[in-house]
Amino acid sequence: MHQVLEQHIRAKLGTDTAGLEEVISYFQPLELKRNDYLLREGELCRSCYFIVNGVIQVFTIDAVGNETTRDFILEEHWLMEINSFLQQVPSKEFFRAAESSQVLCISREHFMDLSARFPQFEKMYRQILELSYANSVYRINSFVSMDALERLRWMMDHQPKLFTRLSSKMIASYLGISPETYTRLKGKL
Amino acid sequence: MHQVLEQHIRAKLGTDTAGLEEVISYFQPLELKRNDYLLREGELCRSCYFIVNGVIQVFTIDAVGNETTRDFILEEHWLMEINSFLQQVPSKEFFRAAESSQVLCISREHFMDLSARFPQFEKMYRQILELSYANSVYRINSFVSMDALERLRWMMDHQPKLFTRLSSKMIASYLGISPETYTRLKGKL
DNA sequence: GTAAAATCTTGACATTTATCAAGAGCCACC
DNA sequence: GGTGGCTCTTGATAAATGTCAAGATTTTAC
Repeated sequence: MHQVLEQHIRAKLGTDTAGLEEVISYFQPLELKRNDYLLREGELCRSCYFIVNGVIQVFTIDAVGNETTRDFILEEHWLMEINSFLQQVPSKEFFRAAESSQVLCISREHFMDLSARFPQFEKMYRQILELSYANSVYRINSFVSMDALERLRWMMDHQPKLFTRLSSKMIASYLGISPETYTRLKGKL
Repeated sequence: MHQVLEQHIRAKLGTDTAGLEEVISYFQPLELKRNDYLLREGELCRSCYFIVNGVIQVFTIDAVGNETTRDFILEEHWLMEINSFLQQVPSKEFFRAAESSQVLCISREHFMDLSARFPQFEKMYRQILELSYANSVYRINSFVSMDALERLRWMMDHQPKLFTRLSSKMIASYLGISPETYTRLKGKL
């Protein structure tokens, strides 16, 4: 697992990777089965996660029990509940494996320590934030302005991999529609 | 104007503000009248903006001409079209003054240079990203899971200032609903 | 391998929201 | 201080989406 992370970091940072061995040594491997949770609403997000393989569903549950998916995090991507992680306030989100997944996790304490000690690690963190923020902006703009069918087409254009790996129910919850509406939209494509 | 920025940066970074004078010197003041544009769709976002006072509307226009507002940026907040700024690809968003506004702007080149030379400036940039990302996460979660009335209540709880400064039309475009629906929802509060 | 459980689909109907149209109020500009 | 153009509201209607229920299909668990 750690090799995948090393490759990933080298690809992001290029040649200047002093301290990479130490950085990587702080990441603990986790094996998740489908439906295992990494984080639940109300808990503190105490770790930052790197997905080696698998998919993690990031979702909330509202007052009447409906699940809404903010994002699916695929392999070679990073995951945290930013507000809970930074402020150490209770998480509003759940993180759950949508497939059996391998994950590397680093504690908040080690993460902060590495950020302070290795400028390259901080730079990588900044790149993760930039990417996550840019993706969020896309998601807001597409979601707010489009109707359900347009959102489905947007997802097919931008995230086609998800359709082969996730249940219809999960895709519907990502699109913000009921499973029934999703079934009907598929007929209109 | 520059004093406001200086105060803002000191509040964010604390005592370690070596180079602050030089950092601030790269910011150019801009005076905007209502409906002046800072950025239009298709242009490159060549600057990062700090709002000294006023409100900037961040919005997109879809194929049939509907405006959808992603965010309103108030005084003492930062603004950029992250994807266009970082990748130098055409912006998908418009930035337009919703009131007459005072803005400080720094070019991408100076911004990158300061980030590389002053760790504290990079740290502040990272904080801006963290905050922007965290806000986006909230917006996605609230928007995808809530109906229009719930979104209105959410906005009243989290952004009450906006109601006193913006037209109904703009608030409707932030909520992702038509002005008519917004009028009707107000009657249900 | 089979039973139980979950998911997916389809239909009927209810609710939410958009669209179109018209009139009232408000503001900007000359 | 009009006048023309916005914005805001209200009503009527249409379109989109949700909810509930039932049956078909697939997956899971033993």
